[in-house]
Amino acid sequence: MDKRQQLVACAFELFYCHGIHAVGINQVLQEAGVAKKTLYHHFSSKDALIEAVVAYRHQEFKNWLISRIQASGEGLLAVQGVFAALDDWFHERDPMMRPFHGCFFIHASGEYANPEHPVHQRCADHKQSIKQLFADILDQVGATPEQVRQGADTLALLKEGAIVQAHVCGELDAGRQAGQLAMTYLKQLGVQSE
Amino acid sequence: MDKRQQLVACAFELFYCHGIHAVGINQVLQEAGVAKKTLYHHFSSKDALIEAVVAYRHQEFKNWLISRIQASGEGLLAVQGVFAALDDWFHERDPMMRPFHGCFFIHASGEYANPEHPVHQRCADHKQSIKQLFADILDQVGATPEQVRQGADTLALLKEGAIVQAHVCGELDAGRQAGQLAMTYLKQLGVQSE
DNA sequence: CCCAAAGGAGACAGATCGGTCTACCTTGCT
DNA sequence: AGCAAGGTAGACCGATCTGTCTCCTTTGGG
Repeated sequence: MDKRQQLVACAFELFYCHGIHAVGINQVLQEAGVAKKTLYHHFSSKDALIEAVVAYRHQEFKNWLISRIQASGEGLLAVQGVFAALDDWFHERDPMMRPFHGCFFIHASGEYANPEHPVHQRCADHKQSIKQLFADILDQVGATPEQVRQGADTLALLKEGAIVQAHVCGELDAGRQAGQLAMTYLKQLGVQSE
Repeated sequence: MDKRQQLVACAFELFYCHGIHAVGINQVLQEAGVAKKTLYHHFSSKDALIEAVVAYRHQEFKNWLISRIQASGEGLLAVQGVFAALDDWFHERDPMMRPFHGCFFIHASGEYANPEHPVHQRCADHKQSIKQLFADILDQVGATPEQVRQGADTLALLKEGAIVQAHVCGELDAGRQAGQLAMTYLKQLGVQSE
């Protein structure tokens, strides 16, 4: 078994549930069943572990969303697929993404509020990367560059809003709500659905 | 000068910039220029201070938004006023709300991800309270109860999305974007302007 | 005038933090 | 067989954390 991967996955679980600063190294070690020396063999410091955790979650989340998009059909069905995926995430219906405690990157950006901090920047990179997925979808259905730009911005905004509403207020149906808003918006923007 | 208020205001600044768990009591004391005994005279523990900080920011933010709403005119102009206020907040143009580092309650909910934690619940209460302001606006322009419910939910979602986009990704124009989405949505919902 | 309340400065305790270290064990390659 | 790499268990270090404590000063009402 890969101890490094084990450490990262376990650290993510704890950071995600309790926050990054609230979780100590020893807690991670105990939960992962790994010796301290092993951790410091793979990572130079706690900060290095944190960066690895952010990168790990980025890949995990992005891959999950891509697979959900690909499973949802052609054209604007992909957009509906995105928000259906959010809906499953919030309701913890997708075993790949359990449990739901909000967006790890929003939380991390809160703990590293300075935009110049490396962790904050990685979080921004993640959001940008997800927004690019939205742009790709819109591009693929023949939207103009301007429609792609505005549409991706809007879908991203709706997604973030839904995540916050679901986590902070417990409004688990925010995913469906955002999905309806998204479809209405795209129709009004003039993007052709198939 | 009221030492208690001074402590709370100063703790908020630090918590808002660096996160709650990352800021120690001694840091708050030094910044506020207050002795440790004074802090523990007013608060039984750090947790009690945190709760006071959350309550303080709730009042501050709510009062600010109400004043901005009242200054923006009648009817749906109030909705435009809300998103203009967000726009000013993000761009740090309103001296009352400087600096901008995202939403304190979203950050706090991230550090206390368990929805049953008192801090998390206070954050949910805050969001609910702000949503009620939206509902009041819609009610005042003669929207039906169903329109009020859906409309307030949607405005809240757009607001949260804009805050996250502005803070995490640095998209400071997300407030204006969300405002345009809001006006389009309300028109499409059938809420009469004026 | 007097005394209690509020505050200042800071030592102190006990716990926990991140990080280093020693000593020993397993594994796989040559 | 032998040896290096990666791992375990946990003592240990200095720093920092929350919270308590003592001693002293200021202040304001009766």
